[in-house]
Amino acid sequence: MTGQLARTYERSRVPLYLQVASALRRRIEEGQWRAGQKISTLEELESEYQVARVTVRQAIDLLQQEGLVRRRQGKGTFVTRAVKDKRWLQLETTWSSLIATIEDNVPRLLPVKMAPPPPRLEPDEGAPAAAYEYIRSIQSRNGEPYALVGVHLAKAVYDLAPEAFRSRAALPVLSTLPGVEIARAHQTLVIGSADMETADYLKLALNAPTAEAHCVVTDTAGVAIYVGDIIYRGDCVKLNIDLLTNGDG
Amino acid sequence: MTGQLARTYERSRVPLYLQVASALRRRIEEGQWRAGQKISTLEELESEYQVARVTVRQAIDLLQQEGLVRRRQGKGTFVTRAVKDKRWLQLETTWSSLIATIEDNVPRLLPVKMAPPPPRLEPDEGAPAAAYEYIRSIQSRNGEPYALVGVHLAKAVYDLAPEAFRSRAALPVLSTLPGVEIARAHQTLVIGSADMETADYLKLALNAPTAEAHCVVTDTAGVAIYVGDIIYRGDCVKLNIDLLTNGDG
DNA sequence: CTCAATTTGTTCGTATGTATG
DNA sequence: ACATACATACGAACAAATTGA
Repeated sequence: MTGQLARTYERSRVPLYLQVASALRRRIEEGQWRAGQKISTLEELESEYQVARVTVRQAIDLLQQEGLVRRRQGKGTFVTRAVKDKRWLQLETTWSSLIATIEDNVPRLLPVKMAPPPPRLEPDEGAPAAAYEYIRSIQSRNGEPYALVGVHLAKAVYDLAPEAFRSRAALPVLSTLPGVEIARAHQTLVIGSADMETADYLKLALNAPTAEAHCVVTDTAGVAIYVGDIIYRGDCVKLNIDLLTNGDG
Repeated sequence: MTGQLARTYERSRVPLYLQVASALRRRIEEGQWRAGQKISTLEELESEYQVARVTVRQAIDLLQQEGLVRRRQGKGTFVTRAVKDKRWLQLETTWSSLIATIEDNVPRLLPVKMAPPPPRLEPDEGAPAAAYEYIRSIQSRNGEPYALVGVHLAKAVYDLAPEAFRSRAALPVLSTLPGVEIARAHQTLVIGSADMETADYLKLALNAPTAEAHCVVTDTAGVAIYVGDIIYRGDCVKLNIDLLTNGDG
């Protein structure tokens, strides 16, 4: 344990064989070894990662359990299948496309047990409304949960169509509600990690990476009528950003 | 090991006390417990995470080593210092703001040892140029590296100003180069994890979360003259997205 | 067919780390 | 603090399958 991995290992303390497994998995996902191809031999991997033979084997064991590789005595270890792209969840960056994507979502409502937390509002994000209604829900696709949603809706707005807000995604409802004038919609996104509750709902490991979206919609009076905090599984989100089209810098 | 955590624990295989430590660290970073405040008692944490007392202590040991908390026998465990907000790296979503931010960056060039990988180009991202020049570099701030950059520049474009491309960030150079007409600039962003090389350069733990940006610039002929893959530390990036301003959905 | 080289499979002993009650 | 059980990691040696000379 004195190789290149030693320092990184000390930084993370995660079991070595798991680290090696992730590194190998990544190399397969990246296409360095494609389906049907033979990966490096145990000996090569030993010396490359500077770990014991058994440790490499333990790592490859995991990949084999995942069905990613197949070992053949005397021949080598082979990639069995290409890894499918799991980044199917397109996070939208414009209002209309966002609305369009979540238009037909049917969230599963979660009971709000405790007193709901007050909406997280930065000074520049708008003035808080007098009162908020708090809704929590889970978004799923093909039965697989992918996002945990906590939404604060200005009470006045919520009362305009409570049933709609409880059965559909909030933003599409908001955008079509007569009498509600939206002035600004803003979103910030950071990378986070799953706490225990999130891990439980999204079927993730504790501390698995997540994408945390914070979305604020203000009306023409500058009041934040919608404050949403959405935690996505990190392994399935993808962001498309058009920086420039048809113009010049 | 039969509590609420049992399943999540099995999902990750990372040592329990590390998972608990990360969870606690997160709660401090989030401001649930602020500097000087007392965190939950061992008993509370035991039952909350459903782990043995010693395991919680082991987790808190780590935080104490990091200087994040201080234990006092008979009194409790206290947060010693506030955690600084590390989300200072604003990932830009428009061409002009992007250029402006990285305008003055001075990248540290990395030697390109191996034959450079061909640029990753999806069919819809543009036609590949005849030849590319490959440049790798590290972006730092206050001496702290935060991004690992691999850029493919069309040879014809690179040859227009090789010194500039080797001493400054590529995009600002590109945007001011006479004779180069930019038609489209597009970026995708996914959450990834640090491989060994990345971890080494960015001083991260192996498999620590990262933000992987893939940026393609095409000229008016539809040729991809710039293909950049940028890996950011996941813990310091933040994305600001204006979904809507001053209009209606 | 045999032989050697290659490559994965198996086992042992030891040390240390993790987690429980 | 202790006793216990199991997981992780090492190095080394040997076994078994595959291949090509």
